[in-house]
Amino acid sequence: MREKIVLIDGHSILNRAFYGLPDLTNAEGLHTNAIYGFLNILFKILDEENPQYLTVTFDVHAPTFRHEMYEQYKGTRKPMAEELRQQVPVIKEVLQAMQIATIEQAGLEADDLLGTISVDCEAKGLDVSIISGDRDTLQLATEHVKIRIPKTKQGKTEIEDYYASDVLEKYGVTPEEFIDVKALMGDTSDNIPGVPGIGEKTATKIIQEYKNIENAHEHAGELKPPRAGKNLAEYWEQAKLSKVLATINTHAEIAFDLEAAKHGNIFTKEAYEYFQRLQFKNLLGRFDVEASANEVEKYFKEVTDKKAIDAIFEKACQADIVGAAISKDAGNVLPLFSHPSGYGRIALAFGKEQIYSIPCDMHTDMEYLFSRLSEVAAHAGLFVMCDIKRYLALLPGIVRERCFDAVIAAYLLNPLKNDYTYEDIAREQLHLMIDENIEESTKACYEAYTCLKAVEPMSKKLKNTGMYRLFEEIEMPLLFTLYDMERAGIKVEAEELKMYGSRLGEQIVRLEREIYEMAGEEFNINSPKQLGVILFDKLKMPHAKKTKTGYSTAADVLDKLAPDFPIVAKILEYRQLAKLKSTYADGLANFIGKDGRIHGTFNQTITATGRISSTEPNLQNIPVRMELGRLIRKVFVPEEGFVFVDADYSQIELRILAHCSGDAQLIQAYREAKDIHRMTASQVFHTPFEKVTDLQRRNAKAVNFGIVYGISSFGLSQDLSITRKEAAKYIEHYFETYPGVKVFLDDTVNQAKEKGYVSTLFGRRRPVPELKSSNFMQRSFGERVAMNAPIQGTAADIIKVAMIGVDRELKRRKLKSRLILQVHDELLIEAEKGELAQVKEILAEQMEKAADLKVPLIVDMHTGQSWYEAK
DNA sequence: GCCTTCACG
DNA sequence: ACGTACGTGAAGGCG
Repeated sequence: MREKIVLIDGHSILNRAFYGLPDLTNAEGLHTNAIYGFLNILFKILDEENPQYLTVTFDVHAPTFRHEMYEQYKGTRKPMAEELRQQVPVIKEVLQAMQIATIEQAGLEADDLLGTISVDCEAKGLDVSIISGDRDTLQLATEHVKIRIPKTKQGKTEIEDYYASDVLEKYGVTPEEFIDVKALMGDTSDNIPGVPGIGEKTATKIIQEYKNIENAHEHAGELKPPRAGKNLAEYWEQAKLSKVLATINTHAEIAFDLEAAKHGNIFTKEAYEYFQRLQFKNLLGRFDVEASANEVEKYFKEVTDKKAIDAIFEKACQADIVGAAISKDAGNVLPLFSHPSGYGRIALAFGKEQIYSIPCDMHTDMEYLFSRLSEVAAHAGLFVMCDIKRYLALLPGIVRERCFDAVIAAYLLNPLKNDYTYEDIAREQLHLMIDENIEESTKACYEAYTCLKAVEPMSKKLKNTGMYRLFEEIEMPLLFTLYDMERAGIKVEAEELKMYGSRLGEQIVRLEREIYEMAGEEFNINSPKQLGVILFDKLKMPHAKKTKTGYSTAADVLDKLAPDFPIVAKILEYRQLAKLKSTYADGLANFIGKDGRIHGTFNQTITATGRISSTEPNLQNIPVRMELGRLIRKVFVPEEGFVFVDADYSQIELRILAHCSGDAQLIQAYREAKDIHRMTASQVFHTPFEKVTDLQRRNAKAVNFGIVYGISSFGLSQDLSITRKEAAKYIEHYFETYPGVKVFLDDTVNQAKEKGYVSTLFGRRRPVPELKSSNFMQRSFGERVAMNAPIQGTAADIIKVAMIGVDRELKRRKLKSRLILQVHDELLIEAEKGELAQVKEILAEQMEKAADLKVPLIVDMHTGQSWYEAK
């Protein structure tokens, strides 16, 4: 059995991984996609090959001989993207930690290293596998040297293998001849000029016949097509240069030590720590977890004895901190004992050696476990869980002053993540890796233990980042308010909703027929692809925009076509109705509960800015702008004897901008209760306040919005259908009018670039890793985010404070009225009719005093017998 | 599962 | 030159 060496072309594989994978970033803001992709390929290769030797080659960033020759001749290479560059030293460290040999030598390209080592090792009787993304290396293939080229296809890595015979089969030439083919055809990515007018096809034919360029040159007169021969003669010097450039040096002077390349244990403790830091969760599974077998597991106990269980609860009640978890699986419990909630087990941890998992069974039903756990929550010094809101109905003993939600804390520490699992929290806060393949009982123990132990590091981090008060005084209390809102729900007239839906249905059928008639055929109007074919191919309409996949048929494109093509107007109408029916009429009907109310979910750990989001259904995007859609709000009604009070902040984001920027003009305008859009129009368009036209005011309003979004002339020009130049002029005039705003926005972006994050007035942070990007688009996005997040986030903070205040005051006065919805700058209260005056007073007071700004916070309020009326 | 579109602030 | 407004969630189409 021959021994084997695997040689990896480090830069080439990194490069491939970098461009083949979406951008990934770890908690430190370090880009990791290239490293991740590299390691995936590495592991795949090692699994397949199981080699005795392994070496990774790297280029050194000094100019190399072969390229120096060319760069004198023509230009230089593109610089490496910053996101990739920063990953190069890291992968080298990671490889070192994995005890994998690397080699780099000034003056030599990776290809030359690969070639030289490959020839050397083959001579020593080894099999060689070269892993590279670069087809150049195909010239190195022999009977014992295999070139392996990884390809990313639909997320999966497939590897193409080439021995010498495979090169011949696929390219029609031997590996050696492959050099000459390349010399003729050239390679722009490798800066090989080649011969003009000769591409892959011609080059291959010529070399198949004449074997090398020298011979072909001698027979230049006979080449086909004649033009190729003529060019080869004319560009002979360039062809010779290209051959030199294309030839990999297989006899370079290098210090390669085969013994040092011996492949040993790569799963070292150091490597493990790197993988943790880089947050490569699924790669961590490859490490022998038994070895590091989280010592804590030996204290996990599953308890079923009733007396023992009771003793545990007693002790937990006395503890300073208790971590708890509730899980679905109850092990072998009979269905007879299962709980309507679906839960079958609890776990609790209150000391290093007190970690218990308790399933329900015939002696101990779930009801009992919940009630005892609830007692623990009521008595323990601090009760810690993940996603407390989810369990509040089961654990009424939880007290808001003495509980800690680890998920909410994790969200504040990094609001950019998609989810906040206890596994992530354990890894990030406790450096504890949890195997995915463990029993439910063990899992529950881990979760409870994580909750117990993560409190300290998380509290410390929240304090260090200035977010502890935000956590304790806003986010934690808010969870209880959101829970009450969800439980209250909102009453919906099911019959009315159904009728609204069928009316839409009739109209949709009518429009469908008309559209098919006008198009001359039937097609799926809901398919942008089919619609694009009809409009732009069949009916030859001018196509203004394209998406990645084809023509854009978005509303703003169709709007421009509608005046000229009647069918487009019909399609827009169809779209509007189809949306109303599917998402709202039919969609909402599915969520009406047995009590005639919709109980949606308010999510507290989703948005990057601190806003709340609403799902199942989304009650924050019920139509309002168009009358037809707005009618849906008539089915949202208060209960008998109640009335809706809807209160919304007037221009809260612009007021926050006024406060934060300290701009004198803007502040004065708000203090004097001026019409801000009219005033902006007057200044930006140099028109007396009284003479501002409606159009001017509309445009000024768009500018004001744009400022909050992180203004760009392009964005504004799109919104207003004006040229970029005009938009730029508006912006310039805006900044002349409100110079404080300009200074504020510039400062905010600069500080964000320095610190890597922006903050709200209440201390909430949003990291902005995009600002470090070398990509113009990404960086610009980062700048807009830096301008927008403090404003949107502060508004989110303020209304959260108001919600807590309103909720607290309603309860303190023991009113029947209750808060039921939040729509970012708006609160909806279902008010008992006799309490109306009090409710209005509470709303106004709590909302207005939620923050003390340099400008007043103004609240508009309406009442009505439906959401339609109250808005 | 991703893309496109569209509803809201 | 790059090709965008900020923040969300749901539905339908398509591979």
